[in-house]
Amino acid sequence: MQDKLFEFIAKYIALTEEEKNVLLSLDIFRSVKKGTVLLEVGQKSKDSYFVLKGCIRTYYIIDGEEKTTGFYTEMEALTPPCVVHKSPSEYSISCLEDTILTVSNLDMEEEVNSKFPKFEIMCRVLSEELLAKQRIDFDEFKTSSPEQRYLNLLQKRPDLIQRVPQHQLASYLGIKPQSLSRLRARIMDKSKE
Amino acid sequence: MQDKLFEFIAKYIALTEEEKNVLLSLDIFRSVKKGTVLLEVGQKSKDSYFVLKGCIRTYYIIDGEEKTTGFYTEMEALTPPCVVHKSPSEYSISCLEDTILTVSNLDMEEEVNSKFPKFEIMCRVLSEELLAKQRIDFDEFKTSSPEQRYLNLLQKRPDLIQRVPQHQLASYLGIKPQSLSRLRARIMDKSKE
DNA sequence: ACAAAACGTTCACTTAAGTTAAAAAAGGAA
DNA sequence: TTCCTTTTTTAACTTAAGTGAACGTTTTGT
Repeated sequence: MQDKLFEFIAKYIALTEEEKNVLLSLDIFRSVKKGTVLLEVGQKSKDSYFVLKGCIRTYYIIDGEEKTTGFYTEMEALTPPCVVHKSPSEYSISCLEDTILTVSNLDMEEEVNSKFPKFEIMCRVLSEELLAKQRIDFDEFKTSSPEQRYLNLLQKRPDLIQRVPQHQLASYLGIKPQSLSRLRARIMDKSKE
Repeated sequence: MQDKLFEFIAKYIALTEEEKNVLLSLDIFRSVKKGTVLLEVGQKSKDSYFVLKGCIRTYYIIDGEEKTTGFYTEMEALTPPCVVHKSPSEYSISCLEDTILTVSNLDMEEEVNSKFPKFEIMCRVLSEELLAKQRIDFDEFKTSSPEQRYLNLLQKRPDLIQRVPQHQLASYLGIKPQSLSRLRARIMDKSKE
């Protein structure tokens, strides 16, 4: 499972065995049960996550309702905004499935970054990539209808539609569960004709 | 005007006079007329922008229609996704007003970053901040209605509503110009009662 | 295994956005 | 200024999402 992390890092920088050992010595691997809450609204936290296996989701509580806005699955990284802004979290994070992930602390990261400039570079490149990717996602969201967004998701992340409850998918698509249900029925009808 | 750039940088790192001079020697300041197209759909580019005065916008052409997805004003930075992905641009960028900005090249940035590790750190921190901010923006967009989004914009960026044409604001809010017009009338009615 | 809770779908109804078209208003060029 | 173009608003109509409620199904905890 550790190899998955190194495989990910290898896309950005080359690590020596020694450097790998430094990382391993930090003891960042965690195995968490489905339903575990990793971060709660209002909490302060310095932890970032990298999912090795399973799925975690970010969600807000608005008018007493959960609004899921993000899913992170295999080989995806998440640094919550509250870590960057050093402020109480606006959302919660919980595990949708039994999940294996790394949990790394901000202080720990800064130490590694200053010790190994390579890491600093990797972090910059990674954030730039994520920023660009998220920009495109946001733009696609803005310029399309709920139905197009669903069809788009079906193309890009078909796994999500299988592994995620419909009502969570709905808020991820910016609509109500009933609308998603109706929209799916509508698509079925169309493809039948 | 150069001081505005240094003022921005000072929020992240401390620059010596010598370092400032290195930056100035790169000749990155540009003054561009309203309407100028900085980047065209399909083009490859390595340029990033930092707006000192004025406003630029990013827009897609979908079914022959312009869809504006972003506005960048004073003290805001933009690195187009195409620069990060080294691929043809999916959107165009043009100047909404006469604008003064810096234009910096990717190669130039990498050279500065490797020469001054400080810059590397600034770039990392800046991308992380922008990523977190954009994440929050995206989540707010997903979890609110067009009307709420408009009212939200009125709070957060009242200047945009003044300086930007309505039909461009509409696509920025994910709706049609007619809907924005109607929505505004609706809000007026409500506040009159 | 059972009861309770959560989930997904359907329905009728309401509300708001999309569409098409036309008119009014604003802006720019000669 | 006048003319032309672009932008904004208004209106009537269509389509789809929001809402509240019911109902069957699945999941969960005991």
